[in-house]
Amino acid sequence: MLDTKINHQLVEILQTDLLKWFEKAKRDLPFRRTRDPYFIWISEIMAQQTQIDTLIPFYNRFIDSFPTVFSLALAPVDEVIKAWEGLGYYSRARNLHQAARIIVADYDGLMPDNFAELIKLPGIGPYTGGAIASIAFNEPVSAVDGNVLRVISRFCNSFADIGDAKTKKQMTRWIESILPEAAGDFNEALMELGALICTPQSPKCLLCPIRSGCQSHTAGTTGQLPVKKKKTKQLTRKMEVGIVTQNDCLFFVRRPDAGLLSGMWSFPIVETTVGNGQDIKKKLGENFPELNEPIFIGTSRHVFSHIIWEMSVYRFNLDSMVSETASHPYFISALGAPQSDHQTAFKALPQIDDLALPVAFSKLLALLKNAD
DNA sequence: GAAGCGTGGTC
DNA sequence: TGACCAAGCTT
Repeated sequence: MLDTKINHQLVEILQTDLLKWFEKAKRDLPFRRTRDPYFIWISEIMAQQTQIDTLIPFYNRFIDSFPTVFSLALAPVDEVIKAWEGLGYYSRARNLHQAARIIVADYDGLMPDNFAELIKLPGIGPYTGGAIASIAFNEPVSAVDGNVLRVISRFCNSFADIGDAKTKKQMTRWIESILPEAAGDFNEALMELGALICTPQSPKCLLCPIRSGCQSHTAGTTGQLPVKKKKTKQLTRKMEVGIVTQNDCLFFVRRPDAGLLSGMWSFPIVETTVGNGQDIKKKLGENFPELNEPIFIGTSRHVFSHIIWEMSVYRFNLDSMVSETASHPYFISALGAPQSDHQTAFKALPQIDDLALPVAFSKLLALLKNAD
C-alpha cells in the first residue's frame, strides 16, 4: 500500500528543491531545445523502455529524415521502419507512422494539444500522453514512468509493488495533487533525478537535492526500494539460420506481419531440435529446389526481452550451381514466388542498407565475412 | 492481470 | 555470464 501521507513540509521540498536542482543540473538534450509537440512526441516514443543516451543519434537522424508530421505521414512505412532499425520494439515505429496519418487526416496536421486526445493515438499511452501534454502544452497532468515510480517509492518509503497497476494509479493521482505550476518541468525533473541521482543501483543520495525530505533515506530503506516482482526468465530456443549466397547477393525474407520482429527483413530461420542444418535446408527447399549441403559458419546468441535465440548459421552457396544463363534461375524463382505470409528477395551486398534488418540478423553478417 | 515486444549497458 | 534494467504500450 502506497502511503503518501507525508507532511506539507516534505512536499514543499519535493516541489521547490527538485525544480531548483533541475534548472541547474538538467542535461542539454536535443529535444529540450524545442517546445514543438511533434519533436517532443518523437522523442517520447523513442524513450519508451530506452535509455536517453541510446536514442539521441536515432532521434537526430529521424527528425532529419522526417522533419514534420506531414513528411512522416507521407513516407512509406518501410522507410520509417528503416529509420528505426537497431532501436527495437519496432511496433513503436509503425504506431508512430499510423498516428502521423491520423493527425494529418483528422487534426489538420496539428498535434492534439491535450492528454485526452493524445492517448487516443496509437502508441501513446498514459505516460507518453502525460509527457507530451505537460512538456509541450503545460497541461497539469503527470507523466509516470519507471523513474518516477522509483523516486516516489523512495521519497515516500513506499513498499507497494510498482509493477501493480493500482500502485501506478495511486502515484499518478498523488503527483497530480501536488503538481506545481510548471507541470512539464516537474515531470521532467522527477525523471531526470531518477536517471542521474536516484538510480536503481547505487543511488547517489549524497548528491540528492531532496535527500532531507526522503523518507526511505531517513528510514535507511532506500536500497530495498522500489519493490518490483521479478520477471520470468527467457526461454531459450535453438534456431537454424540459412544464408543463401549467389555472387554478391544474399537471400532475405520478410517476416510475418504479427509477432516477433513482425514485418522486418530476415535471413530464413527455423526452430530446430537437431541442429545439423537439415531443418533450414528443408525450409529453403520452398524457394530453392536444389541446394548444396549446408556449410556451418558459426553460432550466435541473441537475447530478446522474453526469449533467447541460440542460432546455428549455415551458408548455402549457389555460385557453383548450374546456372545456364545470366538470368539466374534461382533469383527469378525467389522473387517470383512470394509466400502468402512473407516476401522474399535477393539483395546485392551494397543494397542491404535498403532493408530494415534487426540486430539479431545484421550481426550474423560478421560470421559470413569471417567465413570468406 | 499477464504476456508479448528489442536492444544495449552495467555490475 | 547471468540478472537486471531502461522516459511503456498493446492485446
